[in-house]
Amino acid sequence: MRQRIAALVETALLAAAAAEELVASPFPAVIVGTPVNPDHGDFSCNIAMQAAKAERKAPRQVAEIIIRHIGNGNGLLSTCEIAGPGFINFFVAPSAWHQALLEIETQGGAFGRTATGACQKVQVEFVSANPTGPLHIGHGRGAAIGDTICRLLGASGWDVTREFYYNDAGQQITNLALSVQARCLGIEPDDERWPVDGYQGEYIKDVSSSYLAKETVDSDDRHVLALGDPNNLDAIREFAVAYLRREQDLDLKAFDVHFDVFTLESSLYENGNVEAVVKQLGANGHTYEQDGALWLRTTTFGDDKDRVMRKSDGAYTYFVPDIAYHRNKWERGFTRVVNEQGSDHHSTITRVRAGLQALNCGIPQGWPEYVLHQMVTVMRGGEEVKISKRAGSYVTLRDLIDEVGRDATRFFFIMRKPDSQLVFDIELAKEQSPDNPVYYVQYAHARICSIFENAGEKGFMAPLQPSLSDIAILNTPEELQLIKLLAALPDTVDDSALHFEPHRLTYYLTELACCFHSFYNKNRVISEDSALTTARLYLLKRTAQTLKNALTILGISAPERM
RNA sequence: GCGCUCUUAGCUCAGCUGGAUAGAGCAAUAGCCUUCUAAGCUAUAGGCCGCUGGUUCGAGUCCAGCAGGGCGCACCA
Repeated sequence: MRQRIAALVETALLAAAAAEELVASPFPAVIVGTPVNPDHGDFSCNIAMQAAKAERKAPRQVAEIIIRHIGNGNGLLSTCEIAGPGFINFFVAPSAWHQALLEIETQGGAFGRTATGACQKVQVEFVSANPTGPLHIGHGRGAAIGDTICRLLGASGWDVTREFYYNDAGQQITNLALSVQARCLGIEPDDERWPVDGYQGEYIKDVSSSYLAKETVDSDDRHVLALGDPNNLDAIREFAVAYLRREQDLDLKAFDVHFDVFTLESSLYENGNVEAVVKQLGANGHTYEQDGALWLRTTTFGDDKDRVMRKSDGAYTYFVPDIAYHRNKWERGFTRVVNEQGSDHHSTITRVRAGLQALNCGIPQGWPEYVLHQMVTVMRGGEEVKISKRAGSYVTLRDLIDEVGRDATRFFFIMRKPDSQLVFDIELAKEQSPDNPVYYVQYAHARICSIFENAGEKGFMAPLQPSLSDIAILNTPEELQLIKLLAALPDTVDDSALHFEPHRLTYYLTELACCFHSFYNKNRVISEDSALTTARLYLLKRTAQTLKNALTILGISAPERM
């Protein structure tokens, strides 16, 4: 609806320009807002104030011209008035709202989806955890935010590729293999033979016993048979990586998070991408040798100091394959790429972008885009939770899903802006009370389903494709408010996707649930008045559908009974 | 010390790429179940938007400085 209002303004501006009543062209961007105060209409626009100076007219005078060209907006508006210093306030006609309600039914499960992305390709990389242990709570927030951003982008018309990048060959993985080997040989972490920087978690024992038992492991991107030989470090490495990848896959599946592409850091060495990048950076004159190492002059591109590319021991630092990886993304045709990461890795942003600029291969400066999430603190009964038996030092994603459930975990992880810190209160997430926003929203859906069960027993049902006049009796303030909120879903999806901010949709859902509960308490749906009953049933049918569509975009279920 | 980020009601947080009188939930207080799920609703109260300047018709929102919290600052990833 907001977009339709904006379109009305655009058209009016062009008409006014054609009639030579307004001169400035191009006009400032048309921004349509929703006033807090209902007296200011359903929507408002500040374009007259924005354009006033260039037009050399008073804002209210500009507004008057625009309004004249809008008229009643082809029946969309009941009134349209100038207010305050030059706002244009739009009052949408009730019939237009009723029409919008009918369109929700027509669109069905697709209601809320938009064509904004125009099927353009976008790639989202998230989680990207190395296979050295189970996914922890930080990965969990990354998984929830990244996955929801994918769903939001998909819902607003983008062609999304979900990608997971990991390192299966570096020093970390060697430490992993050595740790598993040590466990195979019965060496404990307090033993002096225990490897330096070894992984001490209990899960390493599981890997070693599975390896010794010659088990087979299948992950989403690997199939490995254990040799069982504790002296074969390469075999252990292969197996350990596959084993932990499978564990991560299982955790992610339990979280309903899926990927289209897995990219291995080692593949970038094997296919020559890393060497090619090093060569190109050198050819472009951005590298130099110093202290036995090869450096990249990232300071040319805004970094606060230059970075080592190749250590004196001959190995590349991690960010070289990172640059190669991102060029690879670019070459795959992703002119839009989003990386979701923990904010503790934010220093890589400047480095990767600098490397890409140094390649001088047509990549724009701000590419790729980043979404960084802040830390998560887990609380239980007012106390911070830190220890997990399995991992030794942190709370795993699996622990959380097992205890509070997938829906609540997902909702809690995304209900705050990514760049604000999150307190995850386990007790609250498990609570079945209105304090818990997940239950509050899901309960609204279940409650409506229950009404329909009751209505069915009394012989009522929501009409299929009623006429405008059938639902025109839905004109109390509560009913209209509910309809307006339903109609706002597509705009909310677009906003959330545009800003990579899933929490906007959780706030929308809470507001919608609140609006419904309020309506429910004030009005009886099933009554003697059969025309009103069926009209209200129709409204609730659309409400349930909208709740479900929005929850689905968040990857959260809409239970029919609670 | 440098970089990024955050600071809004007692608590947890929104505030829609600068808009009209700053919102919600919890906690507090007072109410609402013989009636479609009380896992719900209604009402009251609660504010120097960290501080100081600046930009303009207009600032919680943008800019600068200051204070405080978090995260980074490796020839780790």
